[in-house]
Amino acid sequence: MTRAQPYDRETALDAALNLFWQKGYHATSLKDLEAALAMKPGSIYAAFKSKEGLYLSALERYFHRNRDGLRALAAQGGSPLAALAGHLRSFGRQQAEESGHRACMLVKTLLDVTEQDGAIGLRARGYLDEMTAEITAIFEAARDAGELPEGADPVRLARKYQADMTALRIEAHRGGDPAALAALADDMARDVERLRLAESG
Amino acid sequence: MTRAQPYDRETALDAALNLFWQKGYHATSLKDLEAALAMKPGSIYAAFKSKEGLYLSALERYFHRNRDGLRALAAQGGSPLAALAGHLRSFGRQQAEESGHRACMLVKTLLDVTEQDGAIGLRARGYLDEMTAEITAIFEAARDAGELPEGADPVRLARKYQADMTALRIEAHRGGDPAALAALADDMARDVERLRLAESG
DNA sequence: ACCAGATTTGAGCGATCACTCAAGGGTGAT
DNA sequence: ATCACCCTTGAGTGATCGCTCAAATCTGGT
Repeated sequence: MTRAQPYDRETALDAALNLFWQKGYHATSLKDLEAALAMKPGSIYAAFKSKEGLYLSALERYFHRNRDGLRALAAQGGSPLAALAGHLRSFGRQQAEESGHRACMLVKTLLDVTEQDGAIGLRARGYLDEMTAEITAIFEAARDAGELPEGADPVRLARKYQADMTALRIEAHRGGDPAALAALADDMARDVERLRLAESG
Repeated sequence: MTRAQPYDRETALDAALNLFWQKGYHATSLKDLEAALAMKPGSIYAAFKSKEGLYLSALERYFHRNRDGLRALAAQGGSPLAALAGHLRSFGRQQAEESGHRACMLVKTLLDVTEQDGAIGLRARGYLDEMTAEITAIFEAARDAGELPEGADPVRLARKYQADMTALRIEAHRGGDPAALAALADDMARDVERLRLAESG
């Protein structure tokens, strides 16, 4: 057998993700990463190939975490629309906790990298598209459950929902009054709930 | 009199703004700026003090441009709500033109810089707050014109509007189907128009 | 024609960047 | 105990970073 690795890949990736999330790709230096991962440059390059490779691996981890969270939301049974609205509200409320007021890592990545050069921007766009698809699936479930009016377009609704979530997280990043953030989340959640109300009109 | 300056300050600032907007603060090097501004490092530092100073000057220019645009929107007479809704729709439509699909520079700046260190992040937050105030003023005009229901809160409405605009511009940056972007803008514009409809209900 | 003074110039500063690789060291098989 | 193997180590690579400053250049006043 090979020698056991003195570092834990998942722990290292989490540390890298946190650092990249805070400082962005360009502003994070290898020195920073060496300290955060407790790894020497040689080890980092052996494990992740390059700074870009490390970023991509961290981003993948972030994406899977978020996608799984969304799937859990969809799988919890009950009304899909209520689940989506509740997700917005709970995000709006959780701002007071920890250091968590940070924008979506995928959006941050999208804005951070140049045009569509490099693999990072393309990957972020791809993940965002996958997230759109996940949300679309939930709206389709809502439609199948009879929660949506006749002409509703799940893809269009998903894009609106994703836009709201993006804006909410940016507002959280911006800081400011927690009550105002909760109010914003409530406004957005109401938009989702109104879809069901419109059904009976 | 002093010698005429071979470079034009506004032209240089526009060039710097474009470059920073495309590449972000950290990814833009002095070499890039020298080429874009057609200025040597010494001149740049004489005129703008530092890379950070240049960024702040360019950001100020961006802010003033956007704020003035918003004020022109408010001053064009007619229904404030209709003006706000139209502004969203026209932004959603203009995506096909030029290389313009870029996120809001203030938001990009906010996500690009670390925590609240440095003057840049603070300045971006300040400008965003000023934009919120401008939008609030328009909603107050709408209220005074009798376009809003009794209990409507102009500040809260402004935050929602700003969040929508932010999300719309990020969606434009993301690229994708122009029709989908227009549809998203239309959804958001409808939210604004619904405020007036609610008045009669 | 000439000077005083402001501005531009661009080579080059130390620091830091992402990254490499020969040497060192711990592990499991024998 | 010894070896082969692979991983880790960290000083060091050339390139580029943001930035400086003495010298060159141009201007308007006389």
